[in-house]
Amino acid sequence: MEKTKILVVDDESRMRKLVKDFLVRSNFEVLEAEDGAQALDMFFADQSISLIILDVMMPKMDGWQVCREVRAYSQVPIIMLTAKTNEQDELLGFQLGVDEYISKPFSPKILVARVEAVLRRSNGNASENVLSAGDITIDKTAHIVSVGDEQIELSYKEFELLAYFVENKGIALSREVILNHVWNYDYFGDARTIDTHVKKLRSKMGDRGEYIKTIWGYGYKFEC
Amino acid sequence: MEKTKILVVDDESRMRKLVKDFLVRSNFEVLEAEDGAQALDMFFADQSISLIILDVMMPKMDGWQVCREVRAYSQVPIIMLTAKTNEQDELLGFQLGVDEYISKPFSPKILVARVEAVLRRSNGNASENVLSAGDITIDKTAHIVSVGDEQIELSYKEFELLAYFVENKGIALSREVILNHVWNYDYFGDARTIDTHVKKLRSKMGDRGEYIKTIWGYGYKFEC
DNA sequence: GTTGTTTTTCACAAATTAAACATAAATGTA
DNA sequence: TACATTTATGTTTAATTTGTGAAAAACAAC
Repeated sequence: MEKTKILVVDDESRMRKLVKDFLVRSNFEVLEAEDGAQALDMFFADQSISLIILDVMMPKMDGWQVCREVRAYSQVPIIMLTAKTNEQDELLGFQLGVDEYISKPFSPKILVARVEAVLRRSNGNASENVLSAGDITIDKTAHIVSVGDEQIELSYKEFELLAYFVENKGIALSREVILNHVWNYDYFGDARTIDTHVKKLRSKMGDRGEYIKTIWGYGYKFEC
Repeated sequence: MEKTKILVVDDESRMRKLVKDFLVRSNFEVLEAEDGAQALDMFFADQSISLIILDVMMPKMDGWQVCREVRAYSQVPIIMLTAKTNEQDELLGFQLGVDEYISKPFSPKILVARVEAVLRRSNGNASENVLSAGDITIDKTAHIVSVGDEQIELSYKEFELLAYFVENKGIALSREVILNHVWNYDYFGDARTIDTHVKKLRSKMGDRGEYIKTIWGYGYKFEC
């Protein structure tokens, strides 16, 4: 497998070298940039960069600015290197879409651990936003469901219910469990409301309505 | 099976005790920490902790910070206890990788339900819920029974009964015992109803129906 | 407010299962 | 073998659960 590419941006070459060493030892590929402008050039030139580590304090263009520019075009994970973290900075950072902070000085272990954590998170979430089962595709971000090449219109609850079914395909789900997940835990209504939604889902899904199977005396199960 | 270990972090001992009581009653093992530092120590010392429940408001190190530190190394599920959830908090929390929120005050039912939901999610539903005996396989999660390569359709009670037999293979089960386990303790019907279900099971299982053996004057036994 | 949509509830028919029953078959015992 | 007891089985009945259409309620948009 390809090594994961990380762009390290810092004006001090000593710091760049340090970070690079740690990361290379953990089997990452590292690119270096010594200022914001160069970083942006490199990032937009190389589509395969998976993570950016950004020093906050840099002459000319500081880390926040670089972050802002990157975020205008990309959701690539960003880790900020800060001298000391104060709340003000963090708030700003999270608004800009910073994924993680590391305050200097840091241990190699912390650096690598956070890098891996951020990468894990970003990989995981991306794929979790599109669910599929057979020829059914559910885009949770866009709130769109496709059956075959047809797109179908679902209401909010119907969408949530179908997404829950697909997330748990092959698993028998009792009405109670369904209620607790798709509705709120403090919902005290009738469990039969599930039946009504299942009915609508089945009819909107046409042939594929059969995928929602009844488990008599228990609940439902989604299975292609 | 080992009990699932949960770390509860809250500076108020009253709240810790409350949460612990609910969880212990639901058969979890609970560790307590009264501040963030202690929590981190305990978490990194004990690799078998399956879930962390974190109060947001704590002196010294708050819940967010604890969360951040844990997430730097681990993907363990985290549930946050909040006084009241505002959007700002949630946004921050989800960026930090919080799995679930519970706002105070909460009911025991809600607490336990969310804990179980989060654990189920994190296990990827890869739970060990498959029983087998000879070439009979019972997937309790999917509610599917296979005999050889054939899948057979069982009603709810039949399924429960067969699962009970297989869970107790080789053991002679009296009608009374069977009634108490597969039916409810408050069932006052005729014990002969078991016979009817055994009859249907045997016929649906074909050859393997013989595995359900009659113990004359007592009950039944499952044996390959 | 009014209108339109979504969600929930309700009522009843249809489907399915569980339980009861009656009788035949099997088992154990004297 | 004969008899009492227990189990197997086919059938019937009762109970439960689900599907569905329509009405009511809740919610949003205008």
